[in-house]
Amino acid sequence: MSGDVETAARVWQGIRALVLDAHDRRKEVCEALGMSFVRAKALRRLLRGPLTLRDLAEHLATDAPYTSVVVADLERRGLVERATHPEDRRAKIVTVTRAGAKAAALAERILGEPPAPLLSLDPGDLAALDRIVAAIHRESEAGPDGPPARVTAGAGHGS
Amino acid sequence: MSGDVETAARVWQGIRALVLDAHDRRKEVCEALGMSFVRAKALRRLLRGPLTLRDLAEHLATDAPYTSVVVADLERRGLVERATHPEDRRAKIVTVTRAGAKAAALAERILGEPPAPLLSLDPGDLAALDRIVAAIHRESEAGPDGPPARVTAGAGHGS
DNA sequence: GGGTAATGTTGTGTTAGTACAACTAATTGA
DNA sequence: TCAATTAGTTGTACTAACACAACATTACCC
Repeated sequence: MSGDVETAARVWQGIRALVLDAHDRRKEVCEALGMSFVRAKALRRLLRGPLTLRDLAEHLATDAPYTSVVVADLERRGLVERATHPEDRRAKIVTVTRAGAKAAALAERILGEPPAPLLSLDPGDLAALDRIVAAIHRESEAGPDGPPARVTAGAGHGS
Repeated sequence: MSGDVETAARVWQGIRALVLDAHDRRKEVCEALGMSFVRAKALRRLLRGPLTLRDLAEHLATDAPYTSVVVADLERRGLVERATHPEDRRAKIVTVTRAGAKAAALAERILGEPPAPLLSLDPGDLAALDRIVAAIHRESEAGPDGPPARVTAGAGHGS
């Protein structure tokens, strides 16, 4: 049903090495923003739109209490704001402030800066890579063997 | 000299998402080995061959004291052994034991398991990916604009 | 309305990850 | 041989990253 496993493994390892060993910019981000990585991650996520604390927690793969601490810290720095959810006063909606958006954008810029070898790649190869990576993500969504398995149920929190 | 920057950025982001968001297995590894991730990382590195503490520290991007702690812990678990370097009795050479190799291999297996979308990729695309990723790594080594800049010197502590 | 569940918040505690200083042991070069 | 250097070890300290329990609010269902 597809290419061989060995090749896939080699590719995967190569990709992982690229992201994790050769061009890991996480430390750089923490230094630039003056905050721990989870905080930066939260901020970056919020750049895409406000979230309730609960959803943010899920995205960060932690529990609510810790998320609360993280958000409180970000709020103290003036990077996010907490507002009561209009339809459920138990919930809070966390939004980035102007300053927060700026910080998050900086983080994105640092993390998103493609590594040199990618930039100097042969244009044809780059285009192929672009197409293939997109295809992989598409497959991810569509589900390869076990289909969708959408979590969408009540409060969808898609990738 | 190459493809356009925008495409490179998109590709990079796609790749990062793949490794960091969709298929991050680090937690899984920690649980499987019952140890923190640095320890697992050290173990995996040692699987490729013994290192002095100093070199291991450099690879882990930490200082000697912390590396010493990590190695001590691994030794306590019977996963590595410390032996005096035959040509420099100040130095210690750290080697994985049989059990350590087994644990490291397990970690490799977990981390190396290619994600489903890669496995079900079109064979042609997979082959192309294989070739391109290899090319990127080759470029990394050869250096794109600024060449090697080998750290090899005396006490360099690259990265 | 009252019990139950969900959302946050606070507080408490643990582990990991690091840095730094101080110390020992071995090496090297003058 | 003695001073300076280098590898590793130990101990101290601090921050980050969580987990968990306890609590206050608010919502929801009978």
